[in-house]
Amino acid sequence: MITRGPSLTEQVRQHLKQRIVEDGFEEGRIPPETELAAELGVSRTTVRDALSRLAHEGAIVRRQGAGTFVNPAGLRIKTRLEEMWSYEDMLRDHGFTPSVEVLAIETGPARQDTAEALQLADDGTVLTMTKVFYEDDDPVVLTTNHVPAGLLPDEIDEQDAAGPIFELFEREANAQLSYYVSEVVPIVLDGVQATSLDVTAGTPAISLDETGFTGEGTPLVHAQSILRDDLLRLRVMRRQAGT
Amino acid sequence: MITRGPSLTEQVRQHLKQRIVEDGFEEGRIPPETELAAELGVSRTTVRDALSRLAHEGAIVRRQGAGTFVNPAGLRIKTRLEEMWSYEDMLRDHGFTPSVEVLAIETGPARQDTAEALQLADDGTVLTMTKVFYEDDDPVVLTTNHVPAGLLPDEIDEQDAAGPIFELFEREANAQLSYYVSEVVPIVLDGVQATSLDVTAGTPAISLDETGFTGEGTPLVHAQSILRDDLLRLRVMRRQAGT
DNA sequence: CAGTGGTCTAGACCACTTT
DNA sequence: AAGTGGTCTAGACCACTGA
Repeated sequence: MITRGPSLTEQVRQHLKQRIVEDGFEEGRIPPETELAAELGVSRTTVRDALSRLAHEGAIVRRQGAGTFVNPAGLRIKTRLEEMWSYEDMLRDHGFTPSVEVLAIETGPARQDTAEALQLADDGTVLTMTKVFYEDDDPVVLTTNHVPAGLLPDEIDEQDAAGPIFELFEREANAQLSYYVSEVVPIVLDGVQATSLDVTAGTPAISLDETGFTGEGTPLVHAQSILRDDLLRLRVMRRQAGT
Repeated sequence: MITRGPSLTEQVRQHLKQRIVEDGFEEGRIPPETELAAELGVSRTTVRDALSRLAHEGAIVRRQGAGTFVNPAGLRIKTRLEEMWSYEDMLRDHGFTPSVEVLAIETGPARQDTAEALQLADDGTVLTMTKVFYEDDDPVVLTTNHVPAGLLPDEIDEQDAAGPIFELFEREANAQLSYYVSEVVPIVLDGVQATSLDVTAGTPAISLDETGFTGEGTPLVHAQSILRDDLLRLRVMRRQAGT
C-alpha cells in the first residue's frame, strides 16, 4: 500500500469504496476489520477510520456483533449536503459535465442582510458575482456571491469568476475558505430567477442562503444558490446523533 | 470522571459542550488536547474523539498547529439535518416544548411511490398515520407515516401514534429503525396542508420525503414531513469532504 | 461460545503555526 | 525552536449477534 499523498485512511477508504461500487463483496458482506487490516497491511484503527467515513457517507452499515454490510439505499445518495463543497464537483458526482456562465460582476452597496452576514459597517460595499451552472443546455444552479470590496483585486474578470470561489480566494486574496453555514429555504421563483433557470415563474425551488468563513471565523462571502429541484434533488441520510 | 451509562467519549463531549455554551474558555480558545486529557483523566484519543464530534456539530473549529477554538457561528446551528432523529427532540433543541395532535389513523391501499419505497407487492396495503407537531398554538410540522399493514398490530390508537415512531416500532413490532434516506423537496402548500399548518395555501415549504430502514436494510416506513419555514429553518454546516 | 464491531489506552512520529 | 493538532500503531477489553 503506497503511502504518499493522501492519508492511509483515505487510501483505504477509496480502495474499499471502489470494491463496493464494483460489487466486489459476496452478498454485500464486508470482511471483518481485523481481516481487512491484515490484508491491507495497516492497523485496525486505520481500517476503522476508513469504514467510519464510508458509514457516514451511507455506503455501508455496521452492525455490532454481526458485521459490516454494503448499503444499496445509501449508495444512491449523491448530494451529501454537509460535505458539499463546489457545485462543479457536486454536479460531476451526479454524472453531469457542468459548464458555467457568468451573468454579472458588479460593485455596489451591500444589502442589509449581506452587510450583517459579512459584519460590514453600514455603508459597506460589496463585489457581487452572479453565475449559472449548466448541464448541456439546462441551467441547474443559479448562484450569487457577495464579497467585501477590497478583499479581492478590482480587476476580477469573467475568467476568474467562472471558477470555484474558494480557488479565487486562495489565488487572489491568499485566504482559505474553511466552512459555510447554510440555511435551506423554500422559495417560489420570481421572474428574473425563473428566466435564468429557464422555468416558469412561480416554480418552487430550494435556496441555499449561506455565509462562508475562514478557519479563524472571518466571514468571506455571503451567497445565495438556487437549485432546480427537477434536475438536482438534495438527498441525505439521517441517523441518530452520537454514532 | 464517572464511567457508567454513556461512553467516556460522550461524557467528555457533553462536559466540553457545556463549558463552551457557558463561555468557560478564555477568548474562545480551548486547551490543548494533551492538557484536556490529563485534566479529565482520559487518553488523548478519547479527548480527540469528543472534539471531533464537536467539530462536526459546528461547535468548534480545529486548526492544525494553532489550536482549537469555539465557533460562535456554528453554535447557532440547531437543526443538524443528518443527525435529526425525532421531531420532538429537534423542536426541544429549538427551545420549544412541543405537543402532538393525531389527525388520522387509517388503513388502505398504498400509493405507488409508497409501494415502491416499501418494496410492497402491487396490491400492498399500508397503515397511514398523520400528525401535527405544535409549539404553543402554532403548528410547525405536518407528518404522514405509511407503514406496511401487518407490521404493526391492528389496534394502534392515538396514544400509540402520538409518540415517536421509532418507539412504536420497538415496542409493537420489535424492530429497530436505524436510518432514513431523505429527499429535501421544495413545495407550495395545497389547501389541505395549508389548513393543517394554519397558513395560506400557496406558501412555500420544505417537504422531507423519506424512507426509514432497519439495520438490515428492510424499509419500515415511508414518510412525508412538511416544515413551516417561518418557524423552523433548516440550518447546516458545509465543509470539505474527508475532514 | 465463537466471532464481530465498539471503546479505550499509551505512545510514536509527522505537519503545521506561532514566536 | 516550541507547541499544537493530524495520523498511525499495537494491544486490551467490552457488548452484542448468531449458530
